[in-house]
Amino acid sequence: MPRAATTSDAFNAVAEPRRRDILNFLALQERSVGEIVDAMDLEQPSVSKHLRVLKDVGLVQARREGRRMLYQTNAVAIRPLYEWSSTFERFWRHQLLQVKERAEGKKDPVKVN
Amino acid sequence: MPRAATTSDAFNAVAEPRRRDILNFLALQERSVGEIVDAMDLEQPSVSKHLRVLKDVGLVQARREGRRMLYQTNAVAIRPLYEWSSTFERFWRHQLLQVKERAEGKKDPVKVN
DNA sequence: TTGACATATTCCCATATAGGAATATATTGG
DNA sequence: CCAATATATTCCTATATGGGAATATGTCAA
Repeated sequence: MPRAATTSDAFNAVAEPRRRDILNFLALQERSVGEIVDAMDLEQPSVSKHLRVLKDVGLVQARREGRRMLYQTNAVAIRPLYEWSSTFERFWRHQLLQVKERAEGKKDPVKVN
Repeated sequence: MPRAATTSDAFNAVAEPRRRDILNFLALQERSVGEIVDAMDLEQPSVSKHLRVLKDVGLVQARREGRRMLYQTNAVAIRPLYEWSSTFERFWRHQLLQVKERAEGKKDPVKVN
């Protein structure tokens, strides 16, 4: 079995860093493909292909305005990622607290090197 | 250029749902490979391979205890995902608010169907 | 209609998968 | 040392990829 398609869900779609860049860019403001091409350092066909993937999983919305297509990030579609990752928040809090306590020598006397 | 390796970063590593399941499972408690195999519905070699990927990107830590290997989620490594996704929080908040307002007919009178 | 502009799709290819099967490595008890 | 247990690795294959190049589609202005 090969890897799941990039279009299978948001997790797979955002694994590609360029697509995350595009989502960042399109969150602030609706943009045309040409503007995305200028902002990122990518060829137009590459941008169109990335947009296709993002659109397939609902991470962007598109609308036509004359000859141009305007894209915009659909932020709600990123929520599953946020939800999943935030379940680990209490664990890393705990972890970082332990590191801090160790650094302050709460339990063990500091081992000076 | 092919897709980036699953071991290239946390984003690529957690794109695979089984690996997310494993991380969930190992966040609560340190577990042996055998215990993971029993909990998930996967063959032992598959589990070992997933653990290899997770270890390569620092998402789990391993230690040996006798013949067994005990794995544990390294929650801090999930933070980049959380950080990135949370930058979109204000956008989806805004988005959901608009939906709510529209439903309540704040601006437009409700179109009754 | 035609030409220019904007975007999307197709074809190409090297590459990394995930799982299955088989096997290798490591550790312990006796 | 050997057998048993636990885990890791290797080999296999079908498949989806991302970028490059070329081309197709769509839309407007005149």
